[in-house]
Amino acid sequence: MVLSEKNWSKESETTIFTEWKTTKRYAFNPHSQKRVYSIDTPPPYVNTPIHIGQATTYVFMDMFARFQRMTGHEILFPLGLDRNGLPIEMAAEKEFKVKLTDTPREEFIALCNKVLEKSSLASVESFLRLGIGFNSWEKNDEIGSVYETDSPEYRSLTQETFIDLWHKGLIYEDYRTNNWCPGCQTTLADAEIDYSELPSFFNDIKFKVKETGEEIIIGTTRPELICTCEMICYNPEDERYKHLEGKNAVTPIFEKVVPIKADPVAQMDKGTGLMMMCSFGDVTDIRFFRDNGLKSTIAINKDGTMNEHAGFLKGLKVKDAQKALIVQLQEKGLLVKQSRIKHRTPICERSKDPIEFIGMKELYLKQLEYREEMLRIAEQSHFYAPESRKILIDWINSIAIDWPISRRRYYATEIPLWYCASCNHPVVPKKGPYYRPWKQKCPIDACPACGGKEFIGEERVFDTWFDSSISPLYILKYSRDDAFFKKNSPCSLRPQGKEIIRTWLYYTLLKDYLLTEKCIFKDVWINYHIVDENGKKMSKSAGNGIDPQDVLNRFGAEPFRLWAALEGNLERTDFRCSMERIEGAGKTISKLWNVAKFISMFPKSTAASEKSVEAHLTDLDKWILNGVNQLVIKATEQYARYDFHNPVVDIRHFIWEEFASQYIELVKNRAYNQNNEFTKEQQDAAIYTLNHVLDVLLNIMAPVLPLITYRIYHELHGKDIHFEQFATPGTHYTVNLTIDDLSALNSFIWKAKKDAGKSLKEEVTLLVIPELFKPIQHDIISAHNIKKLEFGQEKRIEL
RNA sequence: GGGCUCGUGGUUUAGUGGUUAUGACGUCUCCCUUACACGGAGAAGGUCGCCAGUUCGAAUCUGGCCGGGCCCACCA
Repeated sequence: MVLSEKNWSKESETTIFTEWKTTKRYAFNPHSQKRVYSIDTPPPYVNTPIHIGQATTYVFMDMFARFQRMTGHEILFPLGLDRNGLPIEMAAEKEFKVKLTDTPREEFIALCNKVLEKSSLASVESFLRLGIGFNSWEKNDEIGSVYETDSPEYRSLTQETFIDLWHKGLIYEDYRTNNWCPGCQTTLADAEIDYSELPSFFNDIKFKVKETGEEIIIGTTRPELICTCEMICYNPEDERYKHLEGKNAVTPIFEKVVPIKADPVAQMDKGTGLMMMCSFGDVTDIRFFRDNGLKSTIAINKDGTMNEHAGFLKGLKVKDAQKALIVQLQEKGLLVKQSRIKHRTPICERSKDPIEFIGMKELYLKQLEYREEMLRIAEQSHFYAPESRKILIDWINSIAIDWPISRRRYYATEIPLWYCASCNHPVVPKKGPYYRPWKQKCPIDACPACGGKEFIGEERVFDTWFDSSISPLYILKYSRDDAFFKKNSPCSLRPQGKEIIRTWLYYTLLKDYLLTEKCIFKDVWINYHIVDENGKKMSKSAGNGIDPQDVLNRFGAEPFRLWAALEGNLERTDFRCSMERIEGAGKTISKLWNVAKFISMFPKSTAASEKSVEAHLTDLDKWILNGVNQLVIKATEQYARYDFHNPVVDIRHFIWEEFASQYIELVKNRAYNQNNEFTKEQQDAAIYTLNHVLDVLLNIMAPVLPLITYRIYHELHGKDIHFEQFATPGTHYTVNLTIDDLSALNSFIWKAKKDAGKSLKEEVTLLVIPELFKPIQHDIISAHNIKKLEFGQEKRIEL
């Protein structure tokens, strides 16, 4: 049957992905006997359309899924949608011009729900149009269906994991200095902090030595924190200050007496070499204060203003307090010098506000004491690329505090805790339901500690990563279908960006290890980024973003998918996204269609089977069959390692340069056999070879180009190529011909005709070629219209 | 400051010790030859970031430097 359409176009794609969706083609079959291959997809946020980077990585995941299906696996490939957390809350604040801190909780959650309702399903539609074969496009209870991270089902599992960890004694509450974002009004984990070079002032300030009255100069960027200064340090090697050992200093303005000590924490070449130790600090300051038995003073309130410890600065915002103090110092002649510097400042990864360090009670999940285990777990997953593992290992080694998991926000999973009203004893409910303690009565009747009947519900919620880190457990039905979880754990693949290794990957490995004592992922595929044509990060502000919908509208999915495979190795480098290059990939799609259309004129059914045909295969046929075998071998090996780039580059080259330009050109006349120049057997051999090579090409390209290969294969064979077995290499023949021999010969003849100003179909009076070509002389004579052919050392042509 | 990574014709990419460096996109010339003008034939274009070393021989190994990216860090 000849292919029905003249051209393949992007419009051809629509009927195919629509059919897949309506017939639930890729639904997960829980009764399948096949081994399950599961992909823990990264849920995109629903309130913004998907980014070109997500489009690309999901295309890769789809290639992985389709390849694994063809190698005999049942595929678990669900779509998750992230609806928890700050992005939703920030969208609500922006859209309804409210502040979380000024809005009643119930009301604020209602606004978040409005944002979520309005959030278009643009991202889901993009995935559909990209040809992604998710198990399902519907939300329901079936395995592999679409899930939302704010659903009662998901949130209850999050809470359940908390309850388990609580009972294992891994969760505790502590009053500590915390990373606090004044903008988001919440505590942050170290993993949520970015750093930015912000302009600030370096102030050289006079302190006095109590015993001698000597003036010493200390440099600082945070003068407003002098009120919390508990110690002055200098480096033990620093000759300039050795005489200060054992003495005390008097802080300016606040007149507090603090000890002076030698400590390697102070670097000689930094500032004046003297350093004031204040309890504003980060993790290391906490450690320093603890090691030196110092009492830390918190001088900054949650709202970013100074408190009573700051004396006359009380009530001022940090920035204003800083200015006010500087004015005071200047008036008293205590400010020696002020210089403008760029200071690396910790900022909130989401709101970009500078982080303050303030004290409050938070819940922590123990992780410090599991660092060795986590390093071991990190070795148990296979990383693609292997180098990416180091990012995880470095992070594990750098962890300095336990994971603060509580947040003071609203649209997130509630922490399932109540506190006894009379003795404050914390009460954890039973696993199972979805709890909302801030608006719900405690399900426990009496306090186990004091028998009290009144409880106060916990108001805090979980860090988003506490939710996100259970995604593989959720999709594998952890605690919902134990037999299924046991059989299909670990999850086959975690695909994700390298920038969230320290968050999503680490927290998932940690939490799932603490819960199950196992490594949850067999493979981890880490991807780099899609950047703009100039290698710059795409961003809204720079206006250099590329919308996947634009790409789909202009070219359709297949050129984009082929581009993704051809562009490079996303495990190792960023891709520069260029419309021109995506368009270029479209040429190969057309070429494949045209090759298929040509071959479809010679249906295999009229030719004999491989066995009967084998005796009549010419060296030319054997050469191309060998070529396609090589592709099968390489694709089988490399696809399994998540490398589509190298095989697909070879396949494209093969299609254009070997199959279309050399083989088809030479064999065309034999396939037509219009003047019966060839025997029926010789013709059948050509038709068999053409069809076989096409079938194999379609098969090995099916994961990459699911739509066009599906269409061609369905028209030719009436079957779904995606449920066929992945190709296996056929017979290897011994042939002396190489691609170079053939293209050199063809070029030689074509060029001779061209140089003589003659048409390519013009006849050749005499052609002398090496003996090597003797086995395929018949095809050569016919293809080039040769009147007389001779064999000799030197190639020669007469027209 | 440390770590990782990258630096190959206009753009992009492969190659990780061996004769004239791979392919793609783009460019130029000619050609509508019955699968394809999203095509065909031909051509131009690279001192493989810089410097030194190892070697008979380096884009490929070693060291240093320069530049880009990412990550980390107790620069107060």
